[in-house]
Amino acid sequence: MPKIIDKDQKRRDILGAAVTVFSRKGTAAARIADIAAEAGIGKGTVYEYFSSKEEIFQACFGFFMDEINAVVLQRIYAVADPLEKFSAFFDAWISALSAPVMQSFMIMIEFWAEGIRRRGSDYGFDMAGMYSEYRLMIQNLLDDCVSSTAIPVIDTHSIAAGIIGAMDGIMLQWVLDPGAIDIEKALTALKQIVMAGLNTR
Amino acid sequence: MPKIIDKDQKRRDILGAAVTVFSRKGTAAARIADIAAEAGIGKGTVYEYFSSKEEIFQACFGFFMDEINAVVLQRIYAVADPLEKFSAFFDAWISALSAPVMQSFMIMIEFWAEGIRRRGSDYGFDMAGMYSEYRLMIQNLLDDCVSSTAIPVIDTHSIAAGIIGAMDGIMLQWVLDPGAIDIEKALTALKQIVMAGLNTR
DNA sequence: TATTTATGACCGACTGGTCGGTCGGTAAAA
DNA sequence: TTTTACCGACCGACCAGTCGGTCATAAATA
Repeated sequence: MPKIIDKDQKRRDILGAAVTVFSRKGTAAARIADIAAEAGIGKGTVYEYFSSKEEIFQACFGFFMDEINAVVLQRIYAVADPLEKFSAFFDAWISALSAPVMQSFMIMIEFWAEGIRRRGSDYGFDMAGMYSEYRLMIQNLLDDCVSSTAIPVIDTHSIAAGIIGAMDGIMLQWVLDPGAIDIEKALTALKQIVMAGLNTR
Repeated sequence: MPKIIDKDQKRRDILGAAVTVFSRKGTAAARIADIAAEAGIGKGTVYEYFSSKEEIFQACFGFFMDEINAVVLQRIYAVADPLEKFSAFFDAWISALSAPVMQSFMIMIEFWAEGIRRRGSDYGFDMAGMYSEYRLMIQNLLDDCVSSTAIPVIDTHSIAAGIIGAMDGIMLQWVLDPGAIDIEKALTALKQIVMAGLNTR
């Protein structure tokens, strides 16, 4: 086995393994030895790159979010028209469902749990902040649609929370019982409702 | 300290304490000693009523769901008209937000995590089944509305998943950052969208 | 080039602390 | 006196994190 030179790449490899293991077994039940095995390295080596399980978990947040954003958010930047941008947003999520990173969607539940448990305190990752940013992005998109069409003024902040919530909640039901939910159909129905609301005049 | 005679009541007391502790610290970090302290009894006594932490956790599911249903579902049975029933459903949830049981909403995250982790296998509680029932209830409500009005035929199963998902997702954002979400406003906005859709003709 | 030395990536046996579950005992009630 | 609700000291399995050591590669030396 040749030695690795690229420390950053190795760090990412470990984080990728950690996301997989945390997603599969949950943060508490995940063993450092599991992460090491998943990454194909020894347990001691994990501690050459991270100082604690906690640090690994916190780093997973940024790593996972970056991966999600890479397959979702980037697609909507190319579009200019607000309504089309909105449409692209849903399409991006729908087509991202088959991306490898979605196999680890369950780690979101761990982030929710830890994010809530430590809300308010300074902490290695900021779930509340991430959701705030996400809501704001959707809200701005909604505001753009409202001002560029004859849509009556609506509570765009609440609607933004509802849209994000619906996507989270639908995906939650999907991972809970993949056979009972046609995820593509469900997200498409959500898209149609929102788009229909935005096309009202 | 007089001895207690009502074993069922004591069991419920312990479960109530367990829900509180599981919700506050998470399943893994919750200690049996914490639950005992919360219930005001000794650790050994807990094992007179339950044989393991796992059994307590599984029993919490039914206990918590019964409490939620007591403050939510019962209110809509009194209403007959489909549209009004739907309205009552949202109102019931909104007014249930201040119920004591909602203080422990975070235990839902534990149920989601364990429910997903053990999906498919026989297990002490059935998250997927509960969501299926819940979706079916909403779907029937939607179907009633569709057939009793001039609403065009819609994908009521997907819509039902979306409504439940939106409520879960909005409440998740709320517990994650209570200051950023006006939960009553957000649920009211969701209600208005759904009701507006059902009043289309 | 061949050989020795230095570096640091890599590893897993070990340790110290933690906690689910047990069990022998106390005392209230019957 | 018997029964049983109640209890917390105790035990052993488990695991995060440590540490002494190995070995592939690079640098220095001959």
